[in-house]
Amino acid sequence: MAETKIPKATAKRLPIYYRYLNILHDSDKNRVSSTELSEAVKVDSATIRRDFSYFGALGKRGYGYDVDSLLKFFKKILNQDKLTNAALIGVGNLGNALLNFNFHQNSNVRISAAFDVRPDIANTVQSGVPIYPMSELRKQLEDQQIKIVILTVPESVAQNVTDSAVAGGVQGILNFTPLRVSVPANVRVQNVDLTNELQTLIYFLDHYNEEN
Amino acid sequence: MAETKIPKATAKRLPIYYRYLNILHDSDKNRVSSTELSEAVKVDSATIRRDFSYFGALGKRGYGYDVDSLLKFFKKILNQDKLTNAALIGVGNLGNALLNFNFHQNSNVRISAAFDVRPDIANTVQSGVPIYPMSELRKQLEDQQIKIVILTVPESVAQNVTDSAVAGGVQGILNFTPLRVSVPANVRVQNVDLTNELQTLIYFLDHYNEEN
DNA sequence: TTTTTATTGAAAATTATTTCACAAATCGAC
DNA sequence: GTCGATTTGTGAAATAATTTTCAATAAAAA
Repeated sequence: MAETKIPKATAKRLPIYYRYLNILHDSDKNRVSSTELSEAVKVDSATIRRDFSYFGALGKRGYGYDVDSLLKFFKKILNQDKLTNAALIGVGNLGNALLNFNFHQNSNVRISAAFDVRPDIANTVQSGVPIYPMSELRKQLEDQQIKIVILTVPESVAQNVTDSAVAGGVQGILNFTPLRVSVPANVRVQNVDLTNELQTLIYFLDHYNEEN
Repeated sequence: MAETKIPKATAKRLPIYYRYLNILHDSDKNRVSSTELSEAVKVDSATIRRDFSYFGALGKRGYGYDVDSLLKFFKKILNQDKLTNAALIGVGNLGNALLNFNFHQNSNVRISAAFDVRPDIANTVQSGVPIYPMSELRKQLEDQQIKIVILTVPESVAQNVTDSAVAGGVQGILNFTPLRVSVPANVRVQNVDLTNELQTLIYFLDHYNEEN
């Protein structure tokens, strides 16, 4: 499992490459150089070549990369050739926006179930997604074999909900709460902390000038 | 400008520390060790000590850190002792959720103006925030001296809108669009790419096991 | 007071990531 | 076919970030 462990920094860039390759493909370009890619995705061209090289020699010297085969390759690598179902927990403010966000348009991920405590929305369908009561969380995750959840609950219940999700067999959590949840070592958490991002941006503005 | 340039990795962790210090403060704790912090924020304790030490000797050997003075220090560093106004551009799906999100609860940032093309919502007030038509973007940013914008417009107009915002004097952009926008070197962009985060999570699930 | 325990700060070592720079390969023109 | 222009892939160097280690110091216990 894994083609000799790619650096994490590289892994995080793969979706960016994948996305731009799709754009190139849609506009019928069939070759691309690392320099051209570099400008579009704002990653140094040497870094791009290095990233690609972890997967073998994907390009041709003096020519560049073939868009279609590169696209096909990354599609496979990123598991975008199969549909991945995810559950959304907490249909509030942000949760609702993410239900509508339609990850499926840009990636082969679909929110196939949502959960909320509020009795007035439980057992309804919002944006085409069935909302289950929180009490069914574990059972539904198990039954539907859902391995990924998007966590948009209030911070105060985040750890509890996480524990249930993990008990239900979840392996990955996209965590929008500010709480750094505790999970067993085999579960992966990806934090998206909006307040943090803003504060970091402000810090950089105040303390660094002119790029970098 | 800057206390001898802190590493970027450190800068990104500052808001996490700040947040937990607030929690400690609110629960009337007055000392904390790097080990305790480590468990809460899921950052290795040596990394925490190293991070803090860039700002000088903030703790006491054999004792730990004084919550209040550390909090006060970070509040200053992160500019959280003053109110920062931000503008939100694009009051769609996600934009609306962010308007309601209330950054102000967790940080001293307030969305003080929003912009949208749709004539039916221009010149209304949503969640206490005035919505201006897109045509006024540059002027309002200038008049209100807004330095930070949150970009939640469709990808197709992202570069255009960015250019106007930059023309209006913006220095930092929290970019929720998947487009890597081009900006002059003195403008900082912080990308929040939800599709990316999901794809990265899936990649890690498939290709790495047991943490790391 | 003395001893033990806890805990920081910092140097050094390690690991990770990026960047440079160039030989080798390929293409396209003539 | 040969030449010149491109562009990859990759060692080596540079830079960045994390982790180990431990002396120094503070507080608590004896």
